Amino acid sequence: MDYKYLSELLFPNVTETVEEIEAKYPPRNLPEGAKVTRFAPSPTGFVHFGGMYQAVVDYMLAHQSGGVFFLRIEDTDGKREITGAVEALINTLKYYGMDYDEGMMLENGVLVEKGDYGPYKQSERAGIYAVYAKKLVSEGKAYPCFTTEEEYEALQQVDKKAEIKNIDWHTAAAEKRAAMLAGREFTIEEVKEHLANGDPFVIRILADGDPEKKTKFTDQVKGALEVPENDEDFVLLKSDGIPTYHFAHAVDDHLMKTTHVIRGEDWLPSLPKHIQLFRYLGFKMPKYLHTAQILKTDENGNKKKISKRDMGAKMDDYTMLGYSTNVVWEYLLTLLNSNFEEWRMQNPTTPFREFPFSIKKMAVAGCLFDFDKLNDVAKNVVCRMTADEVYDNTLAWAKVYDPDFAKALESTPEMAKAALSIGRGGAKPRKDFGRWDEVKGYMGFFFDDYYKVVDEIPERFPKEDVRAALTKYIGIYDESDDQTAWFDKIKALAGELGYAPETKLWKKEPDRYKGHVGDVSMFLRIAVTGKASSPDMYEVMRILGRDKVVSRIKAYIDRM
RNA sequence: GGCCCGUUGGUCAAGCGGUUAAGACACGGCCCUUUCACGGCUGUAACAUGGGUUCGAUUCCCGUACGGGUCACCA
Repeated sequence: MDYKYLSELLFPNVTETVEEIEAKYPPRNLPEGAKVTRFAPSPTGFVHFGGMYQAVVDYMLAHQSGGVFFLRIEDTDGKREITGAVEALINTLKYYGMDYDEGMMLENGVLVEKGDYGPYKQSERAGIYAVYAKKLVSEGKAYPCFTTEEEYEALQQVDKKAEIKNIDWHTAAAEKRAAMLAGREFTIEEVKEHLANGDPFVIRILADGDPEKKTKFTDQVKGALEVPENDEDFVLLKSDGIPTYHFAHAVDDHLMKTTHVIRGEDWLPSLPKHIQLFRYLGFKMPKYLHTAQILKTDENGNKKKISKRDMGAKMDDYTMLGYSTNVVWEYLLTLLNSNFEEWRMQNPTTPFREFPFSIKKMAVAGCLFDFDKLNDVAKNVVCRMTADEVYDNTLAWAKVYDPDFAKALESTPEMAKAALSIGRGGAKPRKDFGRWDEVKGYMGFFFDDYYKVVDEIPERFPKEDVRAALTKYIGIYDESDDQTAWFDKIKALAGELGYAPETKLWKKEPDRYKGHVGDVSMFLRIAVTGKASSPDMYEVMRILGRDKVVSRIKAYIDRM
């Protein structure tokens, strides 16, 4: 068959040559060892946690090698197009500080492209793919297929979700394969006729592999792999002229000079297709990092790929839940590089972006998403923030998710910040919360609107003792006391009431006392904060100020 | 079902032929402590399984089991 003629029939409007296109994408001028990576999501309307996981690798690898990290939008599926999805995606990346050097960006709310290797949106690259498809057809490596999607589907009526369908799988696969092979047989005349009728067609690769034969492949994270050769005439160009992922991947990453492809290991099964494509096209393959999957436990106790319905699947979930973007980054880093936690302990204040990321330390096996661990990371990250940072973040979160609390925070910012400063900044900072939604529970009592007596003084303490302690305290409270003087007064007060001024004394002779200074402190704590636990009372009272302290105590006494 | 990948405590995970098999999270106990939050100490708990190779296997090879992924004109 005259393949050259066939390619002209199929692509009469394609006049550009591969050489002309290649000339537009010269080698990148980068230092030795620089890595070129890309985040290539399909615009589904949100960024998936697994996507962010990979983006972190893209980011670290490119930036730490003096390379380039670019964003390419893989919008080749018209059916799944969602308006505004690209903008949403870019905004999420921006929010997370996932900075990239090239690709689709947003400037004043308008989509723009930056970089010399674009377009960075696959739907705008149709003309480029056509040139390469035409070349493959002209070389007899690809061919048109006029069998419709529906006809193939009819051959493969298999419920993939069902458990045991082995017979169906065999017969369906066999029938489909036979039909596909039959599709390879055609004459120029038939093609002409279809074309004259305006019949839609796809371009399929003419697979030459033998699946019984394995080829060796080295993945950067998985190591040595054995993959079968590809014998499937998969689709290169869909009937609308838009490429499938496989074809776009080969053409784009070749032209854009990607050196390292980071993608989920669910792509591993289609690696044979990519190997074949790169060979047919004469492209040098990039290095691949197939990352382990993040799993969750389903209701049956089985591990499953985290899906978009699961909490934590969308990056927006973390915002809603009140996690700082830094928290998510650090959690991702702990999953990604097994030595990150160790590094963090040794470098508690170094920005995570300076962590020396290593491909060698990447996990091979999938891991379960663990909210416990996330929360721990969160506490450790948040406790290192300044009070101002905590205030700003909490306020930003509350404005969206707890407007009333936001108003409270804004009403007296100095008090809020002072409250958030307690136990902060030292070598061993308090770790009371890791999420912004926890702040209200921790220090909400500072605001009169949120002050509420929720804990009770145990019945075993006589009411008259409580009343006496509180009343007398009002008389002795002096704002100018330092912490020692302040607590000495409480000790004295305790003694006066028959409570041990030192806990140790009480422990030695519990029968001699009605209680101890800690109990008296508890009376005060519950009266002033409404809760049995709080940060340091001396600090709390100082921040609240005498008037508020006294009025709360008086109100408490009145309610008794 | 075919193919591919994986399997160290409940979770994450060091280990890369000889170790008392790290550490973190979670959980229990103790200490510190006016509560809480820290911090310190400590405890429970693991190499899926059967064969090899080897003087010696958690580590290397093969099988088995289990788990996951994938099998589209979706990515």
